[in-house]
Amino acid sequence: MRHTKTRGRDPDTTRCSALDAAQRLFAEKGFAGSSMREIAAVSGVSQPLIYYHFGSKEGLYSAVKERLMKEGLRAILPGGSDSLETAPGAIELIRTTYNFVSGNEDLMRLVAWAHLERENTPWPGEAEFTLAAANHIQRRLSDSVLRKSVDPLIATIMIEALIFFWSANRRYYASIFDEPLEKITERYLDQIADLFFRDTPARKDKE
Amino acid sequence: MRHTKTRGRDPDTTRCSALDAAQRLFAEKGFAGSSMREIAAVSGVSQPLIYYHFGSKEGLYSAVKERLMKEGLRAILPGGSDSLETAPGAIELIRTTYNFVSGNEDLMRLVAWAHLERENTPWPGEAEFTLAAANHIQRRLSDSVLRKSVDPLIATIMIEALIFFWSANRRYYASIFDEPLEKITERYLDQIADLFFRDTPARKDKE
DNA sequence: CATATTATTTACTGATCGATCAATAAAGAA
DNA sequence: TTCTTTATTGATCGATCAGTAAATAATATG
Repeated sequence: MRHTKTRGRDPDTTRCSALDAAQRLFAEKGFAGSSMREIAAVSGVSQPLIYYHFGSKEGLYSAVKERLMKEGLRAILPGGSDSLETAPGAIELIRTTYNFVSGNEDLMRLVAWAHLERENTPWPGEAEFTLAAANHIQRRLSDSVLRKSVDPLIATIMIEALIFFWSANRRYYASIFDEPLEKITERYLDQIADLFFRDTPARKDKE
Repeated sequence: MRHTKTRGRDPDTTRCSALDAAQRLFAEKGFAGSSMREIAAVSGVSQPLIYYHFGSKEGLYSAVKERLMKEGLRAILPGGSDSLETAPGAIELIRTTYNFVSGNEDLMRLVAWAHLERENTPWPGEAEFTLAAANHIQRRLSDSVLRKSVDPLIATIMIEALIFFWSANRRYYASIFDEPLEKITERYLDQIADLFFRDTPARKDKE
C-alpha cells in the first residue's frame, strides 16, 4: 500500500486546506485585506506551518493563482467539458464564456483585485488564457456572421467587456428588472448575439 | 476683514489636505491597503488631527466619497459644462460619458474598490447619479435611432459596461493594436454608436 | 532497531495598525 | 485683559501584522 495516512500528518491535505482558505479569503478581501492569521484560523493549519509550506504571504498568493489558472486552463482549453471548442454557434459561445466566468467567481474576483492592486507580476498562464479565449471568439467572429462594419478585434474586446460586466454586476442590475436573474441574464446574452451577429437578414440555421 | 489666516491654523485647508491625500491613497491602494499614518505623512496633517476632524478611518473614507460624489454630480447633472444635457447626439453622448469616466480615475477606482470590498453602505448620491446617467442615455436611446430588437434598458447597461471596461483596460488592450491610444479609443467609441444606433439605413441628419 | 528527514507546534520578534491620551497653542468672546 | 472654544501636537495604548527560532512529533530510510 502507498499511504494509509488518515490521522496526524498529511502534507498534501495540509497544503490543500491552506490553499482553499487562502483562495476564499484573498478573493473575498484582497491580498492586503487578508491576514495569515485568519487564513490559518479558517484553514485549521497553523500559521508557521503555512510559512513552512509556502514561504511567505506572497508565496501563498502565487500558489493560489497557479492552482486557479491551472484549473481554469484545463476547463477552457480544448478537451475540457466546458471547452470553448465544443461551443458550436455564436450564442452558445457567448453562453459558454459567461458560464465559465460566472462559475469561477473566485478567479474573477482575484483578477479584479490584482488589477486594482496594480500587480506587476503576470499570472502564470495568463497570456495563454487570454489568447485561447480571444482566439476562439475571433474565429467565431470571422465566420461571416459578424455584422459588417465591426472590427473583429474590437468586437472581441467588447464581448468580453459585456460578459465580464454582467457577471460582476448582474445582481445589482437584475434588481431593477421584474424578471428573475436567469431570465434577464438569458435576454442579456441574447442581446449580445443580436448586436454582433444577427444583422444578416435571415439566419435560422447556422453553418 | 474675515480671516487673514495664512500661517498656523486653517482647519479648512487642513481638512482639504487630508481629503486630498486620502482620496489619492484610497484610490491607489484601497481602504484596507492605506494606513492613516501614510495619509498623515503624505498630507502633512498629523494623524491625531485627522482623527479630530474625521473621527475615524471610516469617517475619513466617507468624507472622501461624499466630496467626490458632490463634484461628480455637479459635473454631470444639468448645468455642468460637461453635462450630459449638452450632448446632442448619440456619439457625443457616448463620448461625453467616456470623457467623464476616464477623467475621474480616482472616482472610478474608488467605486471599483468599494465593489470588490462589498461595501454595504451606499455612496452618498449614488442612486441619483446612476439614475441621472441612465435617464439621459435612455432618452437618447428611445429617440428612434436605437436599433430595433434592442431593449433600451439593457442597451443602457451595455453601453455603461463598454465605456467602463474600456476606460479601465484601454492601456492594456491598446498595446495590442498598432494605433495610438486616442485613435483606437475613438474607433472603439464609434463602434459602440455603430452597434446600438446606426442600423437604421440612412441617418445623416438627426432629429 | 537507530537515525536522518520531513512535518508541525509553541512561543516569540520587531514593526505597524487604528485609535486615544493629556497637554498646548491659537482664535474668539467677555 | 481673562475665559472659553477650537485646532493641533507628542507620546503612547493594546491589538494585530508578517515572519521566525527552536523544540518536537511523525515518517521514511538504513
